[in-house]
Amino acid sequence: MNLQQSFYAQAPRHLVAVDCIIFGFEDSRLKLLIMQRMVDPFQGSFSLVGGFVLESESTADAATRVLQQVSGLRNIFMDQLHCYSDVNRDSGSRVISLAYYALIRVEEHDRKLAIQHGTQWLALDEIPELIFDHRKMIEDALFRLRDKAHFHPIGFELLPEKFTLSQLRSLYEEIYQRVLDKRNFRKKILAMNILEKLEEKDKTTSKKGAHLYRFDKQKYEQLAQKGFVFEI
Amino acid sequence: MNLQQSFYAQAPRHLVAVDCIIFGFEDSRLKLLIMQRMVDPFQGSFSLVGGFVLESESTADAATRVLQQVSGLRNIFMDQLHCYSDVNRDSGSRVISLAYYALIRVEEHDRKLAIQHGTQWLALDEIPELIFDHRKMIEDALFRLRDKAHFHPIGFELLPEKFTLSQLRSLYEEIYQRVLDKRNFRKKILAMNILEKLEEKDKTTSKKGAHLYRFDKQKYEQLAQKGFVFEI
DNA sequence: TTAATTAGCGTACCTTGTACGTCAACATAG
DNA sequence: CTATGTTGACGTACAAGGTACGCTAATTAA
Repeated sequence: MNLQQSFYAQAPRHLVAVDCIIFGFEDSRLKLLIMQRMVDPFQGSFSLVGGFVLESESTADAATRVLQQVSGLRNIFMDQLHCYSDVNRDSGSRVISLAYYALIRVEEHDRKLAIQHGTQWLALDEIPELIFDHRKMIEDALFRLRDKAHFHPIGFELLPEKFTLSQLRSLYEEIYQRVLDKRNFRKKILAMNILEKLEEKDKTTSKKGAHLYRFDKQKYEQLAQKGFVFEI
Repeated sequence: MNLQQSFYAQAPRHLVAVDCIIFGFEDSRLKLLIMQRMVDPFQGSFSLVGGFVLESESTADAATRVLQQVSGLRNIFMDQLHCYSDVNRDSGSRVISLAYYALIRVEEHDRKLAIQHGTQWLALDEIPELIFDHRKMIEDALFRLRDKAHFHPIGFELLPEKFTLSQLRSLYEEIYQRVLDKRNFRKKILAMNILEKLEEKDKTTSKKGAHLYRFDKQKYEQLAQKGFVFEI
């Protein structure tokens, strides 16, 4: 047991943090929750939302905790992005950071709580200079989001429960940064048979009124088990 | 500066390790470099190759160092897989581990060095019980390898510089665990125009002798810049 | 000489993506 | 009260690419 103790004891110890790239979809724009730091160090600077990993929690636990603190939400879609560990990435100290990206339904989160934490939703082209390598993290997260959204139905995590096909399409247009053909998009997504068409109509954007749909997660998972792959 | 010092000082510190899932391709089989631990703790147990992250290096540096120590090679293809951080994942102490998967040309590595470190190449169905969550790491790495190989020409990292189309095909058959049609595979890969056909023939597997090819990385990168996407 | 094995080329078909035409429903302007 | 604009919704035609599969060539071993 002495051997084992010294084996671990001789190894160096590190500060480990999590940083969260929090995506939202509002006013047909893809947005990020950005924090302006209210206390030192780096007071006034802009950054991602983050925090240190405690001894009693995994990195995913830490990210969940941070996300909950700032949004009030549990059960947020979240995925590990990458570990950033350059020795000098944090100018204050040597910190290893695990980046997580998260998808939030903007209309469900606690706006007051977010403001209390000094955060705001910013569109991609509104994001100011950020501390450390946080800009790089966002770029990486965008690539990952595109990759993931291409073959997995995670876009629905950004939309309200009920949505129109136009909303869904404009979301993907934002994610991929290119226009999609209305008619082909509709054909493709409906052919998958994973949307439930509701009786209700949404009249806010159209004079004619567009049918609302709901993502049928159960049906998707059934199909996925049989080898079906979502692709958009 | 006091504020800043206390900000970092109050945060907990962690042991951070890297574990490497090292893939090789030998005798038409996909194999992994597995270590039998020669010293305590866990002497005799099987595990991945790993080590602690030092204060002066990034996690990628640490993985590169570990890979070099065991294989003698530099410039190994390597990619971050995932961070494993469950509080009790390591039964000896709380250790956060970053897993990297690597692709090695088996015939180029230093066999003696590998044996000195107590490692051996094992096919996927030959791998014994491993310590901690190393089995899970391997499963995740396999999925990632399949994903990555699907759209990126990384298979060549596992083959000798010169290879036959049959070798290439059998590699992908191993990665995907399914048989591929000879004729369609040939058609598809040659149509990409990223292989250089050599005059030499390889007669070891066939009586007729098969042409050797070389992956033209330059040409691939040219095409990739123009929007071409590798897919197999 | 023949059988067996792997290399290598070609064809036919079907699915899927893509471009694009068109009508329907409704609100608002004149 | 008609004309016009906007968004929703359905359909068609063509091209490209994947897939299934037939066939020949070269060589060695029996």
